Amino acid sequence: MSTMETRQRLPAAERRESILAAASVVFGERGYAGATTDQIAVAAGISQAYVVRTFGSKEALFVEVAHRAVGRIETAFRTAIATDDGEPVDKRLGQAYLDLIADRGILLSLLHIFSLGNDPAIGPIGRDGFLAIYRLLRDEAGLSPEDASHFLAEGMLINTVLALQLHDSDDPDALELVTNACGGDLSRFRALAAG
Amino acid sequence: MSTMETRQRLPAAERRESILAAASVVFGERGYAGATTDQIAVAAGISQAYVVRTFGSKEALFVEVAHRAVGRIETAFRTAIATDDGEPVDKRLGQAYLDLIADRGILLSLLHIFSLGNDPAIGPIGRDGFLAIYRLLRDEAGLSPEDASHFLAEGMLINTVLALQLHDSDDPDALELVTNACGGDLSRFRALAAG
DNA sequence: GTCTATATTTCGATAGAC
DNA sequence: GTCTATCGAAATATAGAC
Repeated sequence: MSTMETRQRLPAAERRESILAAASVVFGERGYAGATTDQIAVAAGISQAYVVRTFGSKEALFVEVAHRAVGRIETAFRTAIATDDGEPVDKRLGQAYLDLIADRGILLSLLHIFSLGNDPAIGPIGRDGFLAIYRLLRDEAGLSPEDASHFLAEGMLINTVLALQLHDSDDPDALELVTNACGGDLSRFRALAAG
Repeated sequence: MSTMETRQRLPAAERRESILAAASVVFGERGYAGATTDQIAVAAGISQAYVVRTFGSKEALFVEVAHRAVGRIETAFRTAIATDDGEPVDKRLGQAYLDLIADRGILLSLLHIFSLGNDPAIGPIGRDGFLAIYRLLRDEAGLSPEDASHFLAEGMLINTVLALQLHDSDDPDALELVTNACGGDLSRFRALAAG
């Protein structure tokens, strides 16, 4: 008998999705260069060779992950704009953003994209994506340039304190800072950090 | 005759500094995992083996670079607080920050540190450094927790747009965003991007 | 203080079977 | 659709000469 359980045979589209999900987590934790295709393969429950074969190269896989992450923000914001529950737009947008980056893979992948602005393959994705989101805030949500900029600034601080895992610190100053940055309800992030 | 020019023999302390300066640039451009000790060696004008020998390991070198980057912010802020020229503190602090991260190596090294919060060696440096800066703003500069948080948020947006090199874009929306994020004088950043 | 040479490890990618 | 096996290319670190 084989010591390895029988693998599940999936349609190509589904397999792609499962690899992308695993890759988002691993790229997030380690960064683009620091992550290995083998770590992604283990996380996805398949062989290293199959990861590479499915996307052609590690870089192509990261590019896809990056596009997805940016796309998810755009989708979340458009939904928040369309769903008028009486709250002001910026409140709704902020809530939508917090909900989205409670997914640590997305949060960290975004940070890595931002810090690779010089990379010929990844830089343009970050620039185009960030600008698209800025325009969305200004033109679709109707924020003034100043308010859009202010909203983005708050978002970048949220990214930083969560990436640093300050929401997991027992330092009272850390709690004060994270509360001011993210608003009162931190439970969703604490819960995630435990897992 | 040798094709290689005679290397300059430097005191250990000076050589350390020159390696740290080169490492800040290379780590910034490529990230911790993406940078190689050989690239740093070339930038510093010495051999790869000597880089490793001087700091013991690539990780130890990055840890040193990270500590320096955080330390430079603290020093710049303390100087700005002490140097009262009639401008309000937050104005002086903002100006000091812009002056500092016109050094792209520092800027990008900081971003990489933030995005490696999970790393056992680098995570604590980022957390401790960020908290130290928060306390400095609140306790030494006298900002309220809300103002300190707001100041940090603006800083994180500045980091992002500069890392993405949006200050180098010819898109009018990019210009609008960068101007709102960084204030009017963008010339210092444009000049750097050309070099 | 600094180099050359190299041992060792690791990783991305390819080939080919099933 | 997925795996095993393996090649070849870096990259870190060490050894030892000068």
